[in-house]
Amino acid sequence: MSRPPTTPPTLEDVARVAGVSRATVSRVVNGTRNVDVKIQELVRAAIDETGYAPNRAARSLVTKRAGTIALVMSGAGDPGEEDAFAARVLADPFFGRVAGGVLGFLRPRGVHPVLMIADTERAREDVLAFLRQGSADGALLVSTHAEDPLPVRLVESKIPAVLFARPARPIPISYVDLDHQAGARLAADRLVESGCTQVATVAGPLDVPASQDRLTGFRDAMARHGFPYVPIAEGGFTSASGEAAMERLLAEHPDIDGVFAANDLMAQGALLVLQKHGRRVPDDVALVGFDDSSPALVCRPRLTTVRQPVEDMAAEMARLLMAHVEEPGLRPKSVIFEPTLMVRESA
Amino acid sequence: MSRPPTTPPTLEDVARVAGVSRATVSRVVNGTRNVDVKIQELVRAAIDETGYAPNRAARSLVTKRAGTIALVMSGAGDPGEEDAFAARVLADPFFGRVAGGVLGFLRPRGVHPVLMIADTERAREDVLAFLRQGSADGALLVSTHAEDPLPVRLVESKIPAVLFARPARPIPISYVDLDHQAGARLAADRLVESGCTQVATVAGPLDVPASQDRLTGFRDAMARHGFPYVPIAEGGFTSASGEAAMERLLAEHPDIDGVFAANDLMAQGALLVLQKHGRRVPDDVALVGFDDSSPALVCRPRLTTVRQPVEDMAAEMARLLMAHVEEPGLRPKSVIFEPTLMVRESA
DNA sequence: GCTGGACGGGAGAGCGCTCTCCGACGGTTA
DNA sequence: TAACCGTCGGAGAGCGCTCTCCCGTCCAGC
Repeated sequence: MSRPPTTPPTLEDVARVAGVSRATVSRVVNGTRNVDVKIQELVRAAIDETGYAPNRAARSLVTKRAGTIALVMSGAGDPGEEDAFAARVLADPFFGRVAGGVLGFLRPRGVHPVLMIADTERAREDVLAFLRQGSADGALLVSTHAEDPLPVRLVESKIPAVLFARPARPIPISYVDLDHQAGARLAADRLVESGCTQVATVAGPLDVPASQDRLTGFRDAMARHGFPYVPIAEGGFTSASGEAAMERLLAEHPDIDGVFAANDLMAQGALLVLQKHGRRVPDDVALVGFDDSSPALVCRPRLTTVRQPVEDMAAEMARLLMAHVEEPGLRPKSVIFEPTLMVRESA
Repeated sequence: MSRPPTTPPTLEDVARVAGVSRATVSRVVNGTRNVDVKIQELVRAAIDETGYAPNRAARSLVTKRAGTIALVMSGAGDPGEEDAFAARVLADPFFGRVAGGVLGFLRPRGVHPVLMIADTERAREDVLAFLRQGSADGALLVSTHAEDPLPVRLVESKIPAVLFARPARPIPISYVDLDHQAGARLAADRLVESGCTQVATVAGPLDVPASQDRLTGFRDAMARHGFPYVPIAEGGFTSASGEAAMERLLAEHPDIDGVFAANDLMAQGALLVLQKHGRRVPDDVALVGFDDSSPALVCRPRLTTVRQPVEDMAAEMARLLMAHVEEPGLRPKSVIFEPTLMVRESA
């Protein structure tokens, strides 16, 4: 209107149209201090007329807040296969649930997540640089590997960060996690209740604390039920690895009548193999998964599984991070969620 | 070192340490113009010493480039269920593939995607504001619904944007798409080759152009093969909707011996129903899916399906967007990808 | 009538960077 | 030797915003 739209309108433009100073427009926009109602209306009209939107870079420059956070999926890519890690991790329904939970919390607050993958040293440097540059106010970190160096580096750089899952080594950083042992116990109880006496487990990668906890919890619970020996086969949290693990288990222990898989994807793979070998689930073999993700519902029979409230956990992660961003001195805090058993047809 | 780390080092700090001017440091950092090699070394040493990282907000303010783009998943949420849309769309493996493809292109270029969901009018406003603010240089838009108002609004606001899939109404905007009709033809050919004579299809939501094209292409091809009538049941691209559609099809046409499902998720649902009704796949009924996403491999039998090179398409989307960002006057361009048939066990 | 304080608006500095312009310097040409 | 030119560093403006001061106005209180 007042000027050709070669360049977007600025505070200055709005101020000129409204006949007030830049400062006043800023006060109206940000709702700080009292501004006369008449002038407020004047300013708002000018904003509408000009189509003004505050420039974020300029604002960030002075407030030192980006209004964005980094959502980092971290892990080791198979060397040589650059994008394979990204593809794998993004395709996992788990990622979608995390993103959904994070977004649910962040959106109403006008904070936006930047998606980053840290699968190589180079990529980790990028993430760190991004945060140090102030492009994001903090990081939400989901690591798939135990020996991820990123958490330590973030702490060293004093960058606000929250992890999904307890770090392998204790470091002063906030995280949310699940009581994995309690979850595994739920699975064990269910299997024993169903009358299983020859129970095995498909474990997750044993360098991941969560996998260790699920295994420990499961073994302990089974031992308490009078089954001190539980055969295990290690998988990699993928459907294919679950198949392979189940094949091994079946070859060595053909009399198995109950299986606990450390996640649903592996349970799905195990189910396929059991059915291929003519075992009826749950009649011949009872099967319990972990996570309660979409595959659990798509399987036939549908999976009895330990529910991990991923969305809630992700939202809590975001909440913690924003608290750290707002109050830099805040000490690390961890929040542990309780799993529940979702009973369906497989056990 | 030279100052307590209360505030991150700036260009000024580096310049002081190196004993040169701010401009020179900037030139070294950005590699513009010639700078004496000795001075370059001096500056680099100073950068290392101070741990300097350029402040992105300040840079953006002057260059008018954010170095980020918005990755927008757009569609209509079921009213009342705020986060349901986000959860659904993010859980779809399709989203992961898009994100992976986009990231693959963007990462080497130092551009970061901001994840946004546009499921309500409010959310669309946020996306628009975000882009107008200059927080992102452009948008990559994946719409799940045909009547999405966002593309038009983006064009009106002259914001660089690229769509995944052709818009319902022709508007001057770049997009990538698949030759859906050709893909459906591939499926029809396969079904007929397999000896099917009673073929039905589980279509996608018919307000989506891609669904329409797949249906049209399939019908045309079947007609050419001498089967002018093809029963259809409409689904919603989810596994559950595929189940329901298959049930309907089976009730009305119990003699079906071939099914084309417009995506793998629905094919997965259809497979479940077929098996429940005692139909062997592929012996009694041949089944072809569409997408070649992870469910296709997890099914037993594994799905014969039309492969959509989503990752490549997403990368191309990113490439197009960056071109538009770099050259604002560029006219809209569309890139159409060719599907291929992945033959597995289901047909 | 004068003072003090609450209120509301303006002026202006400065956030950290890029980039244009200018000037110094050394080497070539007439 | 003077005029010219190319190379390279510095000075300084200014991107669009926030926020601290400061100042004018109005009214309660003595």
